[in-house]
Amino acid sequence: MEPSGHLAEALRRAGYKLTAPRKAIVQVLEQEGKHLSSNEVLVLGRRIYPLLSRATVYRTLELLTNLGLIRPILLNDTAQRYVNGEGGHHHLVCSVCGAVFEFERCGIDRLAAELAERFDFRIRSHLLEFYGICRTCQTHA
Amino acid sequence: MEPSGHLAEALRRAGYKLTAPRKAIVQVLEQEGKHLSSNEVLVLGRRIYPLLSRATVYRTLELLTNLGLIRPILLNDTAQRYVNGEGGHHHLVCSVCGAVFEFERCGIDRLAAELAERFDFRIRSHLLEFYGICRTCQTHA
DNA sequence: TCATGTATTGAGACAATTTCTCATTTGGGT
DNA sequence: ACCCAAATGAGAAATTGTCTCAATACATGA
Repeated sequence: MEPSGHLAEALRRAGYKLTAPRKAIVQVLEQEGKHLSSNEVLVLGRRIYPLLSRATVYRTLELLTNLGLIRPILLNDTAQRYVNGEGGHHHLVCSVCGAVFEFERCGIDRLAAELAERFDFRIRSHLLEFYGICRTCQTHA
Repeated sequence: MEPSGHLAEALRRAGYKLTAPRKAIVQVLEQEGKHLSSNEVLVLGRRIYPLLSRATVYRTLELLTNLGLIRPILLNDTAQRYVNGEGGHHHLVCSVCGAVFEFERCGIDRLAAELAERFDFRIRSHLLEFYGICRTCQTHA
């Protein structure tokens, strides 16, 4: 997800204690890359710190979200998922089968700058999703 | 949400039965505009068709989603919400307080066309969200 | 190094949301 | 009007998220 230690360091710098549960959660987020649900974070985190509780996972994910380090995302699941809070995420999502295709390069930097100014908003990341029907589901219809 | 009768007509055309529960749900979606959760659809729908069951709401929302007529969206809630399946939705979301600002005009039509061709994907709608810190939360920090 | 105060945690109850099952009903073509 | 597959309601069950509170552990200063 990010250079190792990045999240832990940011937590510490923001004045939060670097506890064992938090280290485990942060390590999972940094290692496992993408689109983790809170339950996945719990399960993976318990491999590192077996006592890890569900509540702490939710608490820490909320904390990291408020700090802008991760952000929630909806991904054809009912479960909340989280991705890196910086930079962009670009998806094509099939509304029939739920398949997700990713792409790079969206060219909205100019728009971002304009909005940041207009709304006096400090932009950290963006999500651009196109919703529609994938090739496979088009032919099966 | 759309010209009246639009959703009902689309259901019928797709070969689904136009039952009383479905009529109620569809009427709610068309009247109430934006960001309805499944529970809101249930409550409002029961004003029209009191027997309406929770399961049917979920089933119908999934059906409409698969047809591309509505799409799920994440909106600082834990509940799934649904919006019109066509066109674009553009938000600035504050990661601290959850405030959502909307804006029009995103200028990504060209990108959409390019991706549709590249992935052979039939695009029906898009979501563009910027994530960051709003003016108020910047000053409170 | 150690004691201290506070932030943090775990456990589990609780609440909200979503899914599933199955007997019953109903829309719409014949 | 009849028929039957599609659709429904009711409620159980599963999943996801929230809350409380006593116990614990981090980080600071001595």
